[in-house]
Amino acid sequence: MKKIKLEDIAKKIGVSKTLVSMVLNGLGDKNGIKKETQEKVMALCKKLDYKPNKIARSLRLGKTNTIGLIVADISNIFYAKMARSVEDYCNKYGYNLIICSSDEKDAKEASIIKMLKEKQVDGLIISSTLIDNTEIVALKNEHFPFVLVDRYFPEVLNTNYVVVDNYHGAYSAVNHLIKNGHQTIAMLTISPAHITSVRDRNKGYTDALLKAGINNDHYLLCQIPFENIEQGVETEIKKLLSYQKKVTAILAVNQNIAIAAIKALRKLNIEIPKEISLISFDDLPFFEIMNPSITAIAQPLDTICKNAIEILMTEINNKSFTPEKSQLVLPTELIVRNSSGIIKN
Amino acid sequence: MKKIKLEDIAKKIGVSKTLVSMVLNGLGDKNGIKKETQEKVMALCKKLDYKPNKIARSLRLGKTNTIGLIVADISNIFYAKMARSVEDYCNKYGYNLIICSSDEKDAKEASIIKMLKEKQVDGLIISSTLIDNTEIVALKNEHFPFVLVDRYFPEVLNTNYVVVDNYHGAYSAVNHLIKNGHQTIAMLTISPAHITSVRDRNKGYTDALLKAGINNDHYLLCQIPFENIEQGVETEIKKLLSYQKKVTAILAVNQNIAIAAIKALRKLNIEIPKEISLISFDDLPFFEIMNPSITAIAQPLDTICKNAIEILMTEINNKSFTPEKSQLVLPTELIVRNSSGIIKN
DNA sequence: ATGAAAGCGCTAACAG
DNA sequence: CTGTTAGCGCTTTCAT
Repeated sequence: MKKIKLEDIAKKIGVSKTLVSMVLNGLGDKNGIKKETQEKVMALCKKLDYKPNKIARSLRLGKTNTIGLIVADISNIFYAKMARSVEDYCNKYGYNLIICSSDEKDAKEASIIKMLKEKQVDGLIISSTLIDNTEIVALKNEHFPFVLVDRYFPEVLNTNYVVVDNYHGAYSAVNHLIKNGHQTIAMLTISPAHITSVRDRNKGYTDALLKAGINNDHYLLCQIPFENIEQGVETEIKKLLSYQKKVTAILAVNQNIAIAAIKALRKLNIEIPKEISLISFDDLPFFEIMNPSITAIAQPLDTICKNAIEILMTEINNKSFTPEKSQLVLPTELIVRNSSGIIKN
Repeated sequence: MKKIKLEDIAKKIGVSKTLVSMVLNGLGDKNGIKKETQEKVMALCKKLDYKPNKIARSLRLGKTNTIGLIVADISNIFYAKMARSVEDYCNKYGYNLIICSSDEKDAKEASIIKMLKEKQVDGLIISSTLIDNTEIVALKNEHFPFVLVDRYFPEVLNTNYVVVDNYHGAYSAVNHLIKNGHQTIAMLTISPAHITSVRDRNKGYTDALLKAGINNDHYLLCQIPFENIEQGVETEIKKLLSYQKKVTAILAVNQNIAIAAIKALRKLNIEIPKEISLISFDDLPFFEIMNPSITAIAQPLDTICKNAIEILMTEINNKSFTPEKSQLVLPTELIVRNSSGIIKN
């Protein structure tokens, strides 16, 4: 039972491949093919359950109707949700998704980009981990359609990107803490900090403190190595406990850090928010049902993806090179829950 | 700056496409091509950053080195983790992954399978939602390589599958509750219940009760419609509260139900485990850090995926049809935490 | 109203 | 040691 192809069904009816192809692609009427012939073709295709070989079609057309999504780790809820959203919007345009995890590794990401190009994907959505922007610059120079999400490259001018306002997200969270009476606020952040989202969040944190006239001490911007978050967070929190002033609040740079912080604090028997307040950048369904529920900075993930795909589709379909790129910065939302308490003076 | 192809580099050196192709595929030595020529080829390819067109290669070879993964919803942590694991094992064998979410919809899953076949994927990993097994039977009859995971079709004989022992997972969880003194135990399950994993978990629950001589009342196997879990769980829990006997424990058929239950119980101001105990089928990182931490039945997700891919790869590479299929049933593990309390008589 | 033929970029059998 | 040629399954121009 070998695979049936265009030629087979053409022969059986006694017409040409051309005709069958036209009919199947809805070009029957346009090319003035008899209704009767068209029906015969359709009927036989259905009867034989003919499945066109899209690889052959792709080769001929130079188009795969597939796009690649590159994220740090698809098992991370944030990226899983992103993937789902991207999947749905892609489907809407008749595209499929190849998903790849870079593990925040430069070399891996670079080789993924290369491989996806070889697979002839029509476009790329990238949450890039790259320090070295060569690959991105290369994509740009080749006019390869791509959109950066979540993270972008300020130094590479004129690329499409859709990100959130990380700076103001962190800024407003810290402000919220200050308004609640907190004076000694730590931030648990990630290193290396070349990723724009992390850098902007860090800056939002320090600026909010400066603006409020709070003496900003570098000790309180704690860098956790990416490779060992759990252990790193615990160590940093222990250090914070012996700080000269009592640390009353923590801002976690992302959900992973927040989760590790909750774990560590529980282990050390420190109560949230009684002894210390906590805010997480990135919201999670669980934060709502935890006890206490966790205050978080939420990103409009669906809107990010919707925009990213729309931009990508325009690029893909505008065969003519468009020099103007879309650069979207969306607002975040501070969702106040029970983990960020009020300090009475 | 148009794309460079095999012919271009062949011409520039003054050799044939064949030779270049051989060299690039590591067949240079085998075909006795001069070291010198080989080096020249390699050097030019590198210099021009030549990227072979894998679509052309796929068409020629009848092999895409791509497999499809079909799950209910990739944004669900369980499937996200599965996807990651599958991605890693695929990569190891030089394959890529197209991920599709079926939304537990029969028609959507059927059309995904059809589309992936048209895309010429080399194999399929399916966590199927199908009631109607026609598509699965069709795959089987065509000898299309596929492995069912998480859920299988007992009525379709001789297919590859890798699942867990859902029956004993639920059975042992209920037993644990009974040992802890619980007598009136409810199960929050999902409907429709044609999915094997759900059906087996339900059976494990009822059998454990019967075995313990506990009067099993159908009222306590609560069916939550898949489309509206949050609302459904709340309604069912309210019903349970007015049951003739005091319900002291709940088994949730999966993490989504467990999360909804935690939410509902909190809303109703019912304390876990003081007033009611809770066990979740499927474990989550969050369950460990919640307060109280949640007892759960964990699945060996990585082992499932590892086996599934290995089986799939054997099928794909054994061009000769293998009539013997692999059917793996892996054990679950009950992780006792604080949400399942002891009742004193 | 329909068909012949070329060609997308690659690989492999066969020839020299 | 290397090249010629055919062909994977499809679409499309051009002919009739």
